[in-house]
Amino acid sequence: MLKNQTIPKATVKRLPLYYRYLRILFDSGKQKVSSKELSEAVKVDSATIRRDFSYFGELGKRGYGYDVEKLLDFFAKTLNDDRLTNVALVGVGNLGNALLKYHFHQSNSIRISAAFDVREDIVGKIVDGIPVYPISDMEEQIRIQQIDIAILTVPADKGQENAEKLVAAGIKGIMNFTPARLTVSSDILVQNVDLTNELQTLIYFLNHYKKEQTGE
Amino acid sequence: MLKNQTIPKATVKRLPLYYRYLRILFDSGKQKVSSKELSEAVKVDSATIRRDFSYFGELGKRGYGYDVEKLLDFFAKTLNDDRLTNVALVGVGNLGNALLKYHFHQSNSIRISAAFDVREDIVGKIVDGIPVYPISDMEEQIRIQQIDIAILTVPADKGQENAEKLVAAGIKGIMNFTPARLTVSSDILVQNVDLTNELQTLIYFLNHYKKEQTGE
DNA sequence: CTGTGTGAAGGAGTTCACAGCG
DNA sequence: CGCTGTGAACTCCTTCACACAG
Repeated sequence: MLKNQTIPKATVKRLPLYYRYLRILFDSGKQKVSSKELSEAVKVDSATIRRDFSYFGELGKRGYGYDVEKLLDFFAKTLNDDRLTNVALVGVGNLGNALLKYHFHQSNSIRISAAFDVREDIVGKIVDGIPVYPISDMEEQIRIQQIDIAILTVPADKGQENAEKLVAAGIKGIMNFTPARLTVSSDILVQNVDLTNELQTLIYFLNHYKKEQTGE
Repeated sequence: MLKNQTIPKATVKRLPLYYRYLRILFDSGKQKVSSKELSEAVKVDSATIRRDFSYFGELGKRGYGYDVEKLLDFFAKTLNDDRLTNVALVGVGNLGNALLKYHFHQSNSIRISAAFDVREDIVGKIVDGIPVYPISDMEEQIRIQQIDIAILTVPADKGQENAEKLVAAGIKGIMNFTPARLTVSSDILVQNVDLTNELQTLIYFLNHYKKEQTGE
C-alpha cells in the first residue's frame, strides 16, 4: 500500500484511539502488541486496525506484531502531538467553563490558551490559568498566539456571528458545540459536536434497534 | 419504499438535525418546505434528505414539498420526543456539572432527573434542580424513575466500574464521555463522545487535508 | 411545470481469508 | 509457525438523473 496517499476519514477518526492506548501500553512497559490485542482494547476489528495501519506503510513485523514505542512515536508525529497546539475558546458559559478545566493535554500537547466572552463580569479574569478576553481582542490574540483552532460554546443564536468573527480572525478549524449548522467558506473545517443530537440518536436506537451496537 | 424496514444508522443520526430545523420553521410560521431549502439549512445534500425521508414512507407531495407541521409531528413521534425521557448522570465533576445545567429539553422532552457521585460534599445536594445521590442509591433510583439511559462523566479510570454498576442497575444505553472504551454486554448501547479524540482528529485534518469538509 | 421518490451507479468502509515474511 | 499486509468480496451510504404525481 502506498504511503503519502490520502488517509480515509474513518481511519483518521480512529487514530487518536490507537494513540491513547499505545501510550497506556508504553507506560506499562509493554514492548510489542498485536492487532488482536489492540482490537480487544479499543473495540475495533483487528482487520480494520491492520488496514488502518497499512495506509501509513508497513508498520509491523510479520509473525511478531507491532513495536509499541515505534508505533507510539509514529502516531505522535502523525497527530502533531510532538508539538504544542494552542486552541481558543469562545463562550465561557457552563460548557465553556467545563472545557477550560478539561485537561485535553492529559498527555497531549493540546491546550486552550485564550478564552473570549462578552460578559463584563468574566472578561479580564483568569479562569483556571486561562485569560478571558473581550471579543474585540479576538483578532489580535489569535494572531499573536498563532491559534488556528477554536472551540465554539456560545448560545445557539450567537453561533453564526461568532464563527464569522473567528474566520475573520484567521481561524482554520472550529469545534462547534452549538446546534447551529455554520455557514463558512469551504476552506474552514467544522467539527460539529451536538450533544442533544447524540442523545436523541441514542434514544432512537434504544427504542427501535434493541440489541445492537451504535458505533460512534 | 417499504415502511417498517430498519432505518440506516447514517439516516438516524441526521433525524435530530431535521427535527430541530423543522421546529424553527414551524415556530416562524412556515407551512411548507422543500428538500432543497432544508438542505441549505442543515448542510445535507437534498437527495440524501429525500432518501432519508423515503425510508419512512411518502412524507411529501410531488411538486409541492413537505408540510412542516405534519413532518414535525411525525419526527416528534419517531424520536420519542412526544413523551418525557429521564436520564441519569454519573459523575458530577466539571463536565458533569455543565451537563446538569445544559438544557437538553430546549424544546425536547429529555431531562436529567438524577445525578450520582461519590464526593461527600456534593451528595445530598440539589444542583440546578437535580438531586445528587450516592452511588449506593443508583440501583434504587434508576428502578423507581424507570431510567434507561445514563450519561457517564467520571474520570477515565472509573469508567468501566461505573458502567458495570449502571448495567447492573438496569440501564440500557450509556453516553460515554470517558476516554475508556467500555466493555459491556452486547444488548447495551454505548455512544462514545470523546472530546480529545474529536480535537485531535480536527487537528489532523487541518494539517493534512486542507480545504475540505470533515463531516461529523 | 415543480419537486418528490427511487432505480441505478458510484464511492467509502469493513471484513474475509490467505499468501508470504520474519 | 504466527501475525502482518492486502486482494477481493461485501455491505453500507451517497449521489445522479429522471419518471411521474400533483
